[in-house]
Amino acid sequence: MRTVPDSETPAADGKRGPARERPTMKEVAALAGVSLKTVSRVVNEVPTVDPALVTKVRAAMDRLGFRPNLAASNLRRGDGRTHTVGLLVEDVGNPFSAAVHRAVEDFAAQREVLVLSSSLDEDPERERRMVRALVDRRVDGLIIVPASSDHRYLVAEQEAGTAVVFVDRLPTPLVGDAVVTDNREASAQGVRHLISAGHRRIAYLGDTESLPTARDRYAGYRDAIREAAARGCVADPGLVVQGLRTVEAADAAVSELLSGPDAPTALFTSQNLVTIGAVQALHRTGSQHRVAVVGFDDIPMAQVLDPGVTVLAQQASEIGRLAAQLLFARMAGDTAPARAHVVPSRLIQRGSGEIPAA
Amino acid sequence: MRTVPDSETPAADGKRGPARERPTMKEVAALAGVSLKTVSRVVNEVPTVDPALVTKVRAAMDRLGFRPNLAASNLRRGDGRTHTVGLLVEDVGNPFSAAVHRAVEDFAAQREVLVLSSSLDEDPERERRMVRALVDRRVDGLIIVPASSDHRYLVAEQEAGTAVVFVDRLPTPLVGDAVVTDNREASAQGVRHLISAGHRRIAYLGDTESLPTARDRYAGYRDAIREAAARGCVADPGLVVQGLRTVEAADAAVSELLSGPDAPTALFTSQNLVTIGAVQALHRTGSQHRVAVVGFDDIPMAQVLDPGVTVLAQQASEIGRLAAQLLFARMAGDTAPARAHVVPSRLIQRGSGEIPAA
DNA sequence: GATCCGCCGGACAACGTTGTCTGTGGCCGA
DNA sequence: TCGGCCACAGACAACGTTGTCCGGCGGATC
Repeated sequence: MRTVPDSETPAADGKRGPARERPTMKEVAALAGVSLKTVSRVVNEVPTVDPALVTKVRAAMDRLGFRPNLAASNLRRGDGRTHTVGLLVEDVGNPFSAAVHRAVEDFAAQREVLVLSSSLDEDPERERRMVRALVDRRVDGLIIVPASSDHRYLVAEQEAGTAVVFVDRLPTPLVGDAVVTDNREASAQGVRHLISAGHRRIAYLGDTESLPTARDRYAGYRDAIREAAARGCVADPGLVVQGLRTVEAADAAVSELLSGPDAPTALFTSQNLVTIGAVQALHRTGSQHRVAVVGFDDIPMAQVLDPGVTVLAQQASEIGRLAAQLLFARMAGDTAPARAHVVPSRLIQRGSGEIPAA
Repeated sequence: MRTVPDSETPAADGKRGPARERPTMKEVAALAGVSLKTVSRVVNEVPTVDPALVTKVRAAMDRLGFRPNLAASNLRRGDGRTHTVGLLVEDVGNPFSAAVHRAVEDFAAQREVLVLSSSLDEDPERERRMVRALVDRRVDGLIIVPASSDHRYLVAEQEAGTAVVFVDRLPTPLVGDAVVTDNREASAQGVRHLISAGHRRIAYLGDTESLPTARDRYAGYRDAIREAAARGCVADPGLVVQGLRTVEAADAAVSELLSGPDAPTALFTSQNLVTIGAVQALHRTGSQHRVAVVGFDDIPMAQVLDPGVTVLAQQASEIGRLAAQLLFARMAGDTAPARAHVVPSRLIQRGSGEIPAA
């Protein structure tokens, strides 16, 4: 296809292969006129090498474009550290995952460690496949937002020396450190916020009940409602809609709730897509200044909307940072018993949650 | 050193070490009572192995939790493929990067390839450092959203067999395939859209002029204004504000423009943060239904706002997918001359860009 | 029953690198 | 001047895996 350039330098390799191979220490040694081992010493910055030789070797390395093969190095070295960790999230494209990703990356990068990431799309089978792929590459550690519901298969990996930390959901059984949001308590806090603004008919709009986090958030809602029963808060099943997974579904659910006879005066939404759908429905029906909303999860543009959207913001960066910190501690040999770490969410008041009851 | 466990499982290893080491093929072979090579054949699914032995070997692998060491395998194998590619973006946490990331990951995952990603934060030095880190890990290919302005240092890597594809910005000089947005043409299209709604005084709110993409977008703005000069479009320098990098700066700039004497009747914003700031300023001053806006880059919640925000949406997923496709073609040996591929942006009309001139 | 062929398992070397050990040269002190 | 010691280079093996080669065994055919 591409004829051999008969001009200058790499003319001799008349092979049609797309590229010559990477130079090895052997070639560097030959060019520099030293032994292979000396090159190794230069690469590893052993201080006892003759400075003149160091210069010669460095020059040879630059000329050949030599870069050490980390894999071969790890293989030979005792510790077998690849300086790479794995990160399995729901979807690297979604804001929560991306924020966690960034925080993990920052923590790792400071330690010269790179991150191999992958999306699971809530597929348990994919979780196992990706764990295998990462283990095959001998990552030093693994941060997982679980998609599966049985993590015993990871015990073997941990025993084999791969540290594992879970994020956002607890592993079952608890086979490793976990970093989670205070779903139940934060939800209760959000609902109490609405109650303190005078609301008594507060709707709950939630995700699929099969998700543990969704269950916890619903539990928090009920906690707060129950606490305020004496003050007239009603636990009306007609105010609870679950199984919402899209903006459209949430929009429709809110529209229906508001047009009904005993409409709620406030909404608590359990998740960002649901919040967006609810806000959209309120704006479309012109009731955004009349019906209060508090959402779980921050949403983009929340402060630009009118009114601003009051939310319980998960601290995704802090969650990622803490997960990385725990992971690196394990990798460094920490053998303390595994435990769950709870990162509190923050209530951000922007207006929609402070609308008083009529 | 470590005596043969005289009982069954690994109960004998009463060592306090954090973990025993990973089993190797040798240990699997010993447990299964076959040769090391036979285990290798089973792992590689060579068809000529006695089924009875396959079963025995598989059982031994499961019992020990054996997983092949891909690094060692690559080392020995001729091709030296790590089945890993590198992705360097501006920030894995921002929506554009995250969408590109996801698209690349999807393309790679179908081919059993994992993605090592890292954020560059527009730091040229960091770009070089991360490229080195990825090369040291012998990634098969590299997708880069450039932060530096001289990419000749990558030629050596390409010659050494690492495929490279650039995204969002052209490398200088053009040392590899690139996938870019049609910044200039799309901007012109957006401004023409405003002109066709009757606007003649159209402001340009842009990012730092040092960014090539920002320059192209500004050029597109000027193209469209110049075309319409006969129709009375003014190229007023007072309508151009550049160097905006944050929501706050854009908000302030818009507020000032609108309060001036010859205020624009429409805004063209060159980037999502700027668009958000502009929208925020319009809403705060109550002019969102009077002043038209077209923004480059989609913004979240654009359809929830009133009016919806008209934008030129970059097709980040398509850009990522195409970049991955080109990369894998190069990795498979494609030696066609490098060229730039332009992915068109889409004009999404949501209301703010269709407000007629007063 | 003998020969040949084919099929499958095992020994060996090598991928690129580094730890260990040995060997050599130079320098300093007595 | 000589001995000893230290500083540094080089040979060798090994990390975990796989390609190559060879040898042995079983079955089939005459």
